[in-house]
Amino acid sequence: MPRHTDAREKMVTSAALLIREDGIAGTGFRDVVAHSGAPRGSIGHHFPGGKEELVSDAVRWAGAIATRAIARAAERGTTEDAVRTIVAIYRRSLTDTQFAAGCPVGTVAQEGHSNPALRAATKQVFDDWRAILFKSLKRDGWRAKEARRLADGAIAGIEGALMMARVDQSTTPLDHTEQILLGAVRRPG
Amino acid sequence: MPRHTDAREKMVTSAALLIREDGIAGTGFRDVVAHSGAPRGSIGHHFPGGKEELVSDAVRWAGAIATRAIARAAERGTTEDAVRTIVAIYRRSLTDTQFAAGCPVGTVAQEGHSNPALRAATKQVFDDWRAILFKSLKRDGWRAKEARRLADGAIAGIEGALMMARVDQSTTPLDHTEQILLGAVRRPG
DNA sequence: GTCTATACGAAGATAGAC
DNA sequence: GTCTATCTTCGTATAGAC
Repeated sequence: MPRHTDAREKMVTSAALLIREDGIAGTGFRDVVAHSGAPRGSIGHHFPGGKEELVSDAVRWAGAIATRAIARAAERGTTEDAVRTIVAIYRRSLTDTQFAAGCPVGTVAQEGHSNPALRAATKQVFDDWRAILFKSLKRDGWRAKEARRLADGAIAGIEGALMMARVDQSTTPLDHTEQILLGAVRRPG
Repeated sequence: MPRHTDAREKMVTSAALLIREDGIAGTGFRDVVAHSGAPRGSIGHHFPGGKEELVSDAVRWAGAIATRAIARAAERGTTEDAVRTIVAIYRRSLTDTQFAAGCPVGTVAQEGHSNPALRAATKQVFDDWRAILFKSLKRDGWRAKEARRLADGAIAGIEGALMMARVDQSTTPLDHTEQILLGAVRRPG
């Protein structure tokens, strides 16, 4: 079972951390090995699918962490709480890295959109997020059609705001977008 | 005046078209020369600053086109019209390319954020868009604070929706985000 | 100004020793 | 499993002929 080695897991998490800062092309196997402390010679062994396999797993790993946090927030509160949770996660990663780190999922979504395997991995994560927000919005009283719109708009807004925040080297675009989104998802009626 | 050669301009526009699909790393000088039909030997001559200069100019060129379109729409109508105009531009580029083409500015914003020159070029474009939307929102009756929020939220939403649309291979995320944004910028009171 | 040829480095993939 | 060495490809940058 080469799928659950320690070295392999370390490489996947390192890849996710590096990709959210430097992108796919900017993150070589060299960097991943150096960052993870994993043995150099085991790359081909653990990732027979090459870089595509490494990046896919990194997206799924990072996406799953965010998915769990959003789901937990949505279960305990309203959609506003879920939005606040997502934004807080990414605001934190921005400030922790002097605005170098964006969302690894969004990064791969853009840079890897022409690769079917990578596109599938990112789509799965976005679908998970959409499903959680949709369910939460319905519970808040929104109709299905409007809930679908708001879920897409919220994810799009946060991903786009992250992009702007890195360019501005400031959390302001993210803060502004959060305020707009909180106003939009507030319980209807 | 090596700044306004025909060959140079062709290379800049080709670079913008290629980058919006394949990103910075995915767009080599080879591709730009092949796509533009420009003479191979003139790269170093026209772009002494290398790829950084080519990409910066591509961002500015593509950004300026969008800026003009947005400004014109905002002058003639409300902010809703401006939003509709931006979204229409990018929806068109998605469908024209089978969802291969995103926004070249957003692509460089993500992939080139660690390069000061590229970050400056993208920031300039985003600042232009923000300024136009801010002015338009003020004219629609919004207070300055709210206008600033909405301008950031609109740009973030559209850029993020473009990313999602490419992953989904569908304009739906963009359509949904547009509807949310149109509701948000609607004249207050 | 334009071109060809090439230098130089970095990347991913691979083969074979231990 | 791990490692080293190498192959091949591809990128940018540059030098020098026309």
